Amino acid sequence: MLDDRKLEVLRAIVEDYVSTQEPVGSKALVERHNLGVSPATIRNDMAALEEEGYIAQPHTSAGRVPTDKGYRLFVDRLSTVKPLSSPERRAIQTFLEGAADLDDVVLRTVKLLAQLTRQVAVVQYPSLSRSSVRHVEVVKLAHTRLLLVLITDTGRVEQRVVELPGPVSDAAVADLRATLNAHMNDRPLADAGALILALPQQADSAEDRSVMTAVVASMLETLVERFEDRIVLAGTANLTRSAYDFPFTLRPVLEALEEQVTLLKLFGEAVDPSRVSVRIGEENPEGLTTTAVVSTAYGAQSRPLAGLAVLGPTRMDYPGAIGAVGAVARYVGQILAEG
Amino acid sequence: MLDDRKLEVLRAIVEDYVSTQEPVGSKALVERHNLGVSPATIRNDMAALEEEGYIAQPHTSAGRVPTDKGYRLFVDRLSTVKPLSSPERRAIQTFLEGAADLDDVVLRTVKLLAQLTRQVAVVQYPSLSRSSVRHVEVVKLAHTRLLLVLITDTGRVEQRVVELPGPVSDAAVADLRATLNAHMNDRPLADAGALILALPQQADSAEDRSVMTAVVASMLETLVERFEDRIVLAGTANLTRSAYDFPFTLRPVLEALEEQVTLLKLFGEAVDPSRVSVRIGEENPEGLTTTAVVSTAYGAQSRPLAGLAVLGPTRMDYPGAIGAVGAVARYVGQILAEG
DNA sequence: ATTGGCACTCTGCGAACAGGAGTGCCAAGA
DNA sequence: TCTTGGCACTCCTGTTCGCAGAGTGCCAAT
Repeated sequence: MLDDRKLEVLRAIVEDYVSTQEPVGSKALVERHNLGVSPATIRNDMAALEEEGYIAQPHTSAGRVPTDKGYRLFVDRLSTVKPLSSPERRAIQTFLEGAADLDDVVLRTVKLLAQLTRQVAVVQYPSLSRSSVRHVEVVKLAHTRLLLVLITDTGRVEQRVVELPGPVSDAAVADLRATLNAHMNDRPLADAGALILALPQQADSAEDRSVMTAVVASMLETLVERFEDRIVLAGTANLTRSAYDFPFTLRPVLEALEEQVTLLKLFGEAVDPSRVSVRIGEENPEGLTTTAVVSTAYGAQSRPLAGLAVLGPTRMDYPGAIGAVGAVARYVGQILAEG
Repeated sequence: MLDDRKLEVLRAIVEDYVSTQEPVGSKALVERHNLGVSPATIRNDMAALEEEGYIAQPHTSAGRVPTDKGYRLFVDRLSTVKPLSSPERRAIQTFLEGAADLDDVVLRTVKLLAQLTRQVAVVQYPSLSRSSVRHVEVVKLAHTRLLLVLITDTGRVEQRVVELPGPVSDAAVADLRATLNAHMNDRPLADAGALILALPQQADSAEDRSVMTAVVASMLETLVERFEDRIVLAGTANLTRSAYDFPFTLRPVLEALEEQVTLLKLFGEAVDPSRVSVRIGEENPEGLTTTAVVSTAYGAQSRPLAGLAVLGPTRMDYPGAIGAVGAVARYVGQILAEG
């Protein structure tokens, strides 16, 4: 049904449309790509492609525009990832290496992505539940108030003030701190709650201990849950570049970008750092159905840390975006592994 | 030059234009407000107002539109703050009181403001330098690595890992912790660096001590500096509502909203919680010259903590925005004072 | 299967035009 | 001196028309 030339035509249409942002006709197509056939032939091919739902015309006698299905085929079978230029690579590396700490790494990453792709970039903080514990600190602030500080192997530091139901002794706190560190080092944080509750209770201060461990366990869990979804955005101004059909399409996108819940869905499938996932149009959650999302995970292959994505109109430079997302994810993973 | 009726006319023009978003003419004006005179009279007044630069016509024989100068006069002399309805007040209070911690308070505040005013809301975290120290914790993570945790009276908790040039003893760390807490409690954080450096050196572990205090002091300072400017946004989607002249005006605004530096300027003058500042059009920093910013500080009168603002088109409901900004600032100040 | 030719359709643009809104000015009245 | 009705004028807005251009679909020829 779809011979090689038809696929070639589809590819040409996608490429031209992405670069010109205007419906592309048969004549322009043969001029810009040397397809070796006449416009009439191309027209036949285009009719077939339209029949199959890969392209559409905005109105009779305009050129053709790719459909979501067309982009999908293009991404899956007709395009090759566009590798970054080596100056670009160098720039990325030096830029990211200049980061002072985790906040800075994430901030630089998201700005970098937005600039490279000229789209909206979204980066998720390294997930707490997929990190493991490097150090736990328990500090007694007042008789019934503890400060809990958690440091992960990815460099995240989170803290929380804990109110206890009753007063505890200094000794009990010191004891708890020692036990926690002894048992939790290098354990994944996702298991933290269960792990703590299973800690052996000591006879001498059983009362204090049981209360404290219960409270601490629950706080750890809410901590992980609350900060699981930290997300940073950059490049929203780029949305105005594909602006000719705004503001009707812009509004829901801006709304979606403010909803943590929606943003988190962007990373839903992207759990494999070696694969870049592309979601196009209707494949996206509500509010983002006119956009395309190119996402992946970063971190070690065996232990992905979080997601990272680029969001733009479906009329997007997919090979470029996929290349940029992949490269940036690799570099960030590397930096975090070192730091 | 400007008698009472002319001022009244200006006020009517501003109000009508804000609600209809269309240039307002003399006839419509006498119909909607009972001014007790004929359209012709109003026309004379309008001519005078235009002469003085308070209003302008987009083109001959369209209605009039307020200029920046007109809005300025309106805000300064012609409007009274629109107090929130008592259900609104109750809603604000219960909503903010439900907040779990500082992050939550700030997040809820910004969303609330955006929703109340239907504009973009901007809230700054309580400034570290204007807060004072409630507790400092120093934890030894490794031989040459300390964790520094800072808790302020506004509930902010910040931390930082410090690399030391050489190893220190447990005793020296404990000693440092005790001294810091003894000397810094309730002192403003802005003075922290200087204060630490001025701490008396003890003879027994002079070596350790001098190194550590120097490092800790510098870390504290960078900590304060780095987090001074934490800012949260909400309601960017509201920008699309004033969309008829987009995307040309939208672009620079979105760009400005991503620049911390620009955002911080919004709070430049707003250091007095009892006053709400309004900046209109050209009075704003670059990129925001087509917008109006209504801002104030929150916190106690004697000790403002940070800024809070609403940003929208100059064609904005100023009385409503001023009322909302003032009320929200009051409630947030209250909540933080309690917590 | 490919191609050139051709008629057809639709958009985009500019001109021409009518309707309407709003103004400025003026002369008369309070 | 202030207010008012009347009136001519300007300019926007929407509509219609015609035309050029782009692009298509179909068909007959290769």
